[in-house]
Amino acid sequence: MKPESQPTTTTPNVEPSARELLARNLVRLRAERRFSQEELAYEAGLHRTFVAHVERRMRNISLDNIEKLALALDVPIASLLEPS
Amino acid sequence: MKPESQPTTTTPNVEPSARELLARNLVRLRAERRFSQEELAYEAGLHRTFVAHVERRMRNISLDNIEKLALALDVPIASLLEPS
DNA sequence: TTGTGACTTCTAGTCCGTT
DNA sequence: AAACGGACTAGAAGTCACA
Repeated sequence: MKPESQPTTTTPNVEPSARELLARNLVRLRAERRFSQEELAYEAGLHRTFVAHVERRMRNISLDNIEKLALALDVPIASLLEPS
Repeated sequence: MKPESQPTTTTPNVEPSARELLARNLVRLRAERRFSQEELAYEAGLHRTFVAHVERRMRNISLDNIEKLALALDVPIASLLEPS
């Protein structure tokens, strides 16, 4: 059948981009907590549209603001950048 | 009872600040690889003085540049923000 | 409720140095 | 090799109107 070329046996190590990782974790964790973007933004002390931009990978967020999001979601900072 | 007199000074502290974590990991990994600040900066495509500032927690680095440093040091992005 | 483009303000990041 | 400073430019922060 051969559906498509698979990433064969040993190729784990191409990590998605940092923005991608952050975006996915943000969306996932926010959903788990049943927060709207607005609620998360409020908890983090950020603007709603800024969070939306980050979740869409349109913005290059800084470390201080990543930290605010981690605190708002009550997770370690590093976990926001781990592959899910 | 007198619990103990802790240095109540600063950090709200479940975890060191994000800048602190990044700085420590940067210094440690750079030392392990025997890189100078200039060499690391060059590998990451950043400026020497900027890396120095980040290692001293004086600058709020952006995610894209954290990613560049992770690539230069050949570690996962998240590992730069993990407690050592 | 969320996505997006555009805009202004302010700082991240560079580049020239000296200590 | 690293800390530190000044002056500059690129780009993140923050906000808005509207889809």
